[in-house]
Amino acid sequence: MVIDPPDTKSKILDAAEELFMEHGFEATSLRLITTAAAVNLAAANYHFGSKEELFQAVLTRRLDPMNLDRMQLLSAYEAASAGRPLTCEKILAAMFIPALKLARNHERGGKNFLRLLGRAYADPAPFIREFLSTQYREMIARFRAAFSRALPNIPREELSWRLHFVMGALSFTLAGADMLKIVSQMNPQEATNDELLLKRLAPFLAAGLRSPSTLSPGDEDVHYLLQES
Amino acid sequence: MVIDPPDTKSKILDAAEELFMEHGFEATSLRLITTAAAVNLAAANYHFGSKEELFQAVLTRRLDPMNLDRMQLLSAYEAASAGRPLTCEKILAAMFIPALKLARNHERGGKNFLRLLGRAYADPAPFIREFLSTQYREMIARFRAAFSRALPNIPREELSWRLHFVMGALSFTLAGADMLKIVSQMNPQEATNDELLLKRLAPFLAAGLRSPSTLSPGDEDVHYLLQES
DNA sequence: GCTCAATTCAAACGAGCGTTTGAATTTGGT
DNA sequence: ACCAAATTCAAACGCTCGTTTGAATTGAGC
Repeated sequence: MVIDPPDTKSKILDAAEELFMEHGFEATSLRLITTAAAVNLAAANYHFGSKEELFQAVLTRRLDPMNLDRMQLLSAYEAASAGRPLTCEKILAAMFIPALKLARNHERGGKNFLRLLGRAYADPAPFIREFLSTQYREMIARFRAAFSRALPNIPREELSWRLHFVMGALSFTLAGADMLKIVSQMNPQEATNDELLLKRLAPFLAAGLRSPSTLSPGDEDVHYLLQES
Repeated sequence: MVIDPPDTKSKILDAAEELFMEHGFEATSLRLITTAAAVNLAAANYHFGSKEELFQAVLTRRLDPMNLDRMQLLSAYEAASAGRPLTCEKILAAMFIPALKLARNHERGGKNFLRLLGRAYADPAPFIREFLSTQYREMIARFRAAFSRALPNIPREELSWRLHFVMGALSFTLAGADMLKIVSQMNPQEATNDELLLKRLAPFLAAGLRSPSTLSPGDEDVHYLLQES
């Protein structure tokens, strides 16, 4: 079996993924990308149209399969549960395992891509925000419904917030390995172990998700956060 | 009482804060900033030296007082507790209240600044990462010690992770108001209410912080996250 | 082996960037 | 009123950017 040489399009995508991840969208030039990919500068615009479309192509290439994986895994868990609601841990596993597969299985760029994705969440560029919004809408809806069944006592509005916190902690964690240097003098071997990282994150988030709603009806004005002394 | 007109330096800082927040560091030009501030282009380099130093000045102006507030508030809580360890909620309050004060009290740019800060956490530029690292080191150390006393049963390594998750969820939440559009069709009036947002985030995080350590000694290989079906 | 479409290539375009310069102007101390 | 320092200003410098152009090269179908 011979492996045919990667075509120009793939070479550009691979180089762009790595460089976007390292420097961000604005700070990465097409000249840097095409030089790293060893292709002509004009090839980027020829194959992708523009820098923005190239960036979206980089995201789509891995994001679409990952979110499909997540929804299929969630469906599999639900089918196996015989109608009983899933545990939060199980739902979180359906979110995390496809991300881990992406981080470990892809021969090149897998882990880098998760960092790129996490950073894209915080990017203010409108075309990035709109792109992610449409890419994620369906998956988020499926998982919100699953969490809603798992946590029937949490009001749906509060559940939306908690799902937002989950997505935030997950993407921030995947994106911000460097942040660990700020928070702690972490064991560097452990800091780069994404599997162990998510094993610590999932129970943390599950406990938060299950915590009793502090703003349930008739309890509107608990002020424990802002009370003084 | 007359209010003297803002000097050039302040005008640049104000305009830079707003524009950096809206477009990010790379996508904001000095020409945009100085035009918005109605000052000469060269004034930015004259007063701040370079674009990077201007960005750091924008962050420092509000970050230093906020982190000082946080540490003083934590000290006040500890002094009032008569030696007993603080609750997680109390420690989180010491982190969140100064951020809320910043979001509400500053006549202009307060809320914008928190979004700018949250985005800076995810920025890959080395000069931003080093700057934040030194700005936060002392405050993080103080709060880690407080959490360590509040949660004596959590191994210190796991506590470092959980503190990382807390910082991540907080900064992501403050930065990503737009992200709510992805996660849910949120009540827009509520989505912009930072106080209510943090009232929901703090209990969520406190529950996660208190959850029993899943990787305590002798329990090294719980595989519930990655187990199949 | 010719054809025609797809692709690659070197070169250039116009624009915007951060920064520097040196003169003009303002400011504050004496 | 004068001088020296601080500040503002218009203009330019050198560079990099994303994109376009039009010719050269490739490769599959007939």
